[in-house]
Amino acid sequence: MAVDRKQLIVDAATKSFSLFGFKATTMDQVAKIANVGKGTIYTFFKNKEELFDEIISSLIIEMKREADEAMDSSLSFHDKVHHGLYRILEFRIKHQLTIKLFQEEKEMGTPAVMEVMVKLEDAILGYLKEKIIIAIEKGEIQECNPEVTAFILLKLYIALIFDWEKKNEPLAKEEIARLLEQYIFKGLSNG
Amino acid sequence: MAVDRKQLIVDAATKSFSLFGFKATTMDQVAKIANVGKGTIYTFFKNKEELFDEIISSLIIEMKREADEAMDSSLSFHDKVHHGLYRILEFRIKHQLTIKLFQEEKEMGTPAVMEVMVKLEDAILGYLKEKIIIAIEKGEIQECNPEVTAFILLKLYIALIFDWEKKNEPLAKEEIARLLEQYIFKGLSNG
DNA sequence: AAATTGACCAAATTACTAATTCGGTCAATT
DNA sequence: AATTGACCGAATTAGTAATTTGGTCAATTT
Repeated sequence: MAVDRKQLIVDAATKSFSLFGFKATTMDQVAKIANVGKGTIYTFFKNKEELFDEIISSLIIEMKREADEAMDSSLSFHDKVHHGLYRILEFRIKHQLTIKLFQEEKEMGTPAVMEVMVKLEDAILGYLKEKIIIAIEKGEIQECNPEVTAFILLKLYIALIFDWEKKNEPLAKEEIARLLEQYIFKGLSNG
Repeated sequence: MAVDRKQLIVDAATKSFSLFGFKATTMDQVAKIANVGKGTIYTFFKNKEELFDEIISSLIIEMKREADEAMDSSLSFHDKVHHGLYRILEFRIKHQLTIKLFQEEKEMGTPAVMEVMVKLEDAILGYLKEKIIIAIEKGEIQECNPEVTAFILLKLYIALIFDWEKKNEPLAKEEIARLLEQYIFKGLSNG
């Protein structure tokens, strides 16, 4: 069987985007790494952005699979959320591509990258929202707006994992779980 | 009594920073608006950044006064936090200077502006932390890390007021109060 | 006939340089 | 003693030439 040229291209582009970011990756370079002519890329993808988009879509699918894997169904809702979200954000830290894109978004504001990061966030929010709706139906948590709740949970997590580190010692995973439980799932109030 | 030259300079600089931002404000312009010679500015301030810093310090003091004013001592802790934080963030939206600086930080990343924004955030966090420590002492809320708690409250507020609006209908003030109560002060969990 | 290619093109980006502007100083002036 | 604005080197910007880039397509290969 002949080589899968499309896959070669996707692999090459993923590698290059991870190393140099979206803007600094040229189609000539992708073609060279993939060992195909540049024209071949355009038989599979309309343009550079569409190639980028396909890679990000795969990334989103992979992230969901990771999160599902972390959400043991025997866990309580708040442990499920904790493990799932933590896994997703860990995924974002560990993978070259997401690190590079995160940096490119902040430092250069490349439009295509910003678009894609919004898409990524929306995917996470949608995923969370689903889980919250199920938890409400099951009576695991009280009635609430699933959209806002997903938003709050994600923002809180990002704040605790990424923003807190900018000025303080990083919080351990268990520490974050404790905080989440104390604040969101139990509440601060006395009486 | 002769005119207060220092005050003229501060007023002129505030006006110019508010209209054009830090980077686009020139010392010649400040001098002109203030009706003083440029050299006079340097008899009161070591350089452009120090002038900027003095203005921001005043702004922080004013913000604290606003927050104190909003925190009626008859209110419950969570109403106090809500009114105080809301007032501070409203202050940030309403005042030209803070709008302009917020924008300059995001769009140009001017170093002096970024520094000052950190200082501003730290001031708010410190203020909140104090209030939290008092509330713990009074038994109004349960034991918690005041530093982390202040951080979480502020991040949540910013998320609900600024970030939520980027993709959704703005939340009304009462809605935010309700969310804060539901999530932080009461907790989501059943049983 | 279908798939693949790389020379080619207009448009965008970058590298280079000249011209201007800016923060800060200080001798002259008030 | 306080104030000023002409002046300076450093930094920014404007203007441009040179290069690079995404994308096309006629020629080539399978």
